[in-house]
Amino acid sequence: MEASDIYKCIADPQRLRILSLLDEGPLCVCHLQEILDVPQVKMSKQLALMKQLGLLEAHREGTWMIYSLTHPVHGLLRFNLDYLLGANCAECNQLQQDLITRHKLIDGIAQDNPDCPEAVCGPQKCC
Amino acid sequence: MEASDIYKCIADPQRLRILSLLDEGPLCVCHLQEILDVPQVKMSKQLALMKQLGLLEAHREGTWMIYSLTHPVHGLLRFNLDYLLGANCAECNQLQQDLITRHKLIDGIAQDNPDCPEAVCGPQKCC
DNA sequence: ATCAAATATACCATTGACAGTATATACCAA
DNA sequence: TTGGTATATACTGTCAATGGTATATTTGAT
Repeated sequence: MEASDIYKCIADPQRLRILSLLDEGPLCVCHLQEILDVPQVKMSKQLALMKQLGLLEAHREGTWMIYSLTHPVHGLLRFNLDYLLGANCAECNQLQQDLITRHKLIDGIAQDNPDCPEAVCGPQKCC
Repeated sequence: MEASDIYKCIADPQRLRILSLLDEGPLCVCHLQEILDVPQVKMSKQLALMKQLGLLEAHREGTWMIYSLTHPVHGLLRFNLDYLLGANCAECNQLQQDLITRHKLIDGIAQDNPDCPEAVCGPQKCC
């Protein structure tokens, strides 16, 4: 994969947010949708694109598709994700905010919902 | 300037090469054209775009326009230029190659041409 | 077998980036 | 002031990315 492929990918703020979120751990599509507040079609297409590129992997768990970063994470991507989390600009702040939202969301749902895929929420279950 | 602006910019291999070349020092348009082997119009438009964005500055010296990186160089750009120069992929190798071509070109012309702008070639003159 | 939930795909319209041609501008030299 | 060189801009056509609507697929539950 060439550098320009990575850059084209993260040049889209929404895709960047997805990658940053998945860098914390796997998530199912519905969670990503909820955090980014985008229509299902759009999310699905962005994910497909990045999976195509080899940046993401997915596995099914029941009706959920769980997406995660392909490991090892491509050096250039790793490098930029780390940089942006520590930087200060509107988009960077959004990434930090997203991680908070992510934790709240998962913790919140963990209580009510006994059939969450373990890959997302760990042993405590969530979705 | 947002991260996505930088990424959109360097997602184009030709623009990335220009930025990397200018990171070594100012160059006039004709030199950039020669190193990248692109038509004048295209070069001019790429430069205008990046100047617009604030990544580049230009000043005139006779008939030449001398382009340089805006200082201080944007952190995210600095970060990626440094990374790519040390990395190993087709595009990264091209950047390294370009720097060699750049030195050869400037040294080569330095002898024949007494009216080169100093900003490009230093006291020894070149273009 | 049917239904509902989660997700993906097909299709279409719109937009925006980009390349090429031609033309304009700025400067210098004779 | 004429001509040449270096560079920029205007204009136009083309193609790729993107968004939206509708529909399909997969799976689990009843």
